[in-house]
Amino acid sequence: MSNTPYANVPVTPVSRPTLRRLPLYLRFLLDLHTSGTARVSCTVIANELQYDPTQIRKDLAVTGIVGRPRTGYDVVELIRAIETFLDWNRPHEAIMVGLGSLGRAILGYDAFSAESGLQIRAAFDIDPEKVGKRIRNCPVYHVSRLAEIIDKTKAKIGILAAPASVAQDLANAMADAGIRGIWNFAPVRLRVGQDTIVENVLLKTSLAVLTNRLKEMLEYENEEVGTLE
Amino acid sequence: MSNTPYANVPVTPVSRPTLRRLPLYLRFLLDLHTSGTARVSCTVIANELQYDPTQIRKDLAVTGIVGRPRTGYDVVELIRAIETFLDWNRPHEAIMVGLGSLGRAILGYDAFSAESGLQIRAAFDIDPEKVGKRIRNCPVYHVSRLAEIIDKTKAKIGILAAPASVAQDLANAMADAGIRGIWNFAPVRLRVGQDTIVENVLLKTSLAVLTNRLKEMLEYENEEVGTLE
DNA sequence: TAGATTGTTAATCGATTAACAATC
DNA sequence: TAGATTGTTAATCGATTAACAATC
Repeated sequence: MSNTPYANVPVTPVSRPTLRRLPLYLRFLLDLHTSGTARVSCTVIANELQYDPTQIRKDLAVTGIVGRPRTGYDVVELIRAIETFLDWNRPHEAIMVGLGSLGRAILGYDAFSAESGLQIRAAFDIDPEKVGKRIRNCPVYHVSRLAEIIDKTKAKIGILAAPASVAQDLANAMADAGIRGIWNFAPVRLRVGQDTIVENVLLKTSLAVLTNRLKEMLEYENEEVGTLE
Repeated sequence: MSNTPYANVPVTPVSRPTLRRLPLYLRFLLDLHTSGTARVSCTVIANELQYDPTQIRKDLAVTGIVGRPRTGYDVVELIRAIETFLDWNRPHEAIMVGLGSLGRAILGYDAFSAESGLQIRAAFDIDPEKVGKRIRNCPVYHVSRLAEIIDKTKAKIGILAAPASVAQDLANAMADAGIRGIWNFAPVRLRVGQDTIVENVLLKTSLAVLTNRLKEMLEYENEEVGTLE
């Protein structure tokens, strides 16, 4: 039922790299708009963000925007096209599971709601110190009430910032209760059904790239110094 | 001087995808070790993490580990190999710039120091409410003292969690003061010199993937329902 | 008109997956 | 020995970059 080859809907989703670049374009375009610029070409965006102009043209094409040779794209139109494509121009009811330091930070990071429409309506934890309170103006419930509250809030997005050891169980519970998209901050690959989407934010993984590259660079420099002596 | 083709050092760095997977393997291996398992094969890791076994073999090879046909790899040896390769078995002096909600969260997220050796020695902001205090046991200085304190702490890693509008200037100041690796949480592509490494954590970018895919999925379901009527 | 820029097709590049000999 | 698994080379896949006709 879910993957018929006959559907008149794009079978191949837009590539992750493209989706990841769109918010960067959007930010630059918003800055341009603020500074009163009405039109913009791929060359200008490419120079600013250090990408290939062709790539930007292809990325923008997925939003359905049409540009004009010689003058480029209308900035306002382009902003609207990207926001619509990302579904950032309407509220997204969401819940948050796990209120460690990371969870609380996400809860307090206003930019998500302001720019992407993310509305975190409820948070969950097992710590009796937290349950029943409001943290950053968001009510905190015991995890046992997950299904009930998800149903009540009609949330479709669940943010998972619980310890790795319980992440899979919580993901199952969230999916059972009607969550369709999980924004996962736990360092675990979640196993979910076909009708649930998982997007991982792996902070340690990013740190790994930094520390390894830094090590390589510093080792290389030391070897060079050694060679020169 | 910095990129001679004659250097006996790998010219091509290990690919980002590989580096990003290594921490996931590491976490699973640590769990295995805790549960008393001595040896592991790529097949087992692949099943657990839902990757291709060949990919895991190639990824592990970059660490220099050697396995044995039929029995696989020694778990302890493999853990040590990955940690050494990522440079996670020694302390990394670091500083933190920007103490908004995101900055404070990173400061309070113990897992980085415990598992990767990240040691945040000082934090910087411009808010007089914060400067001079200690936040999460870390002294907070005014940004004007960046060079002085970086010099004193010998920090090589700088975490950038300041607003986008000032991120580039702060990155320049960090690089000038001796920071070689910038872990960037600001939604901006930083321009840095050849001897500085930037690793970006783009949270909004990740949210974009989730909201777009979710929209596509829900639209698709609605169309199907429509078709069935 | 002349020339910059779009939209699109073709070529390249890099990463993943498949195939298979070597080996414990 | 027999068979599972490693290490490595070849094939495939997907994303980026180059080339170029269409167009405002």
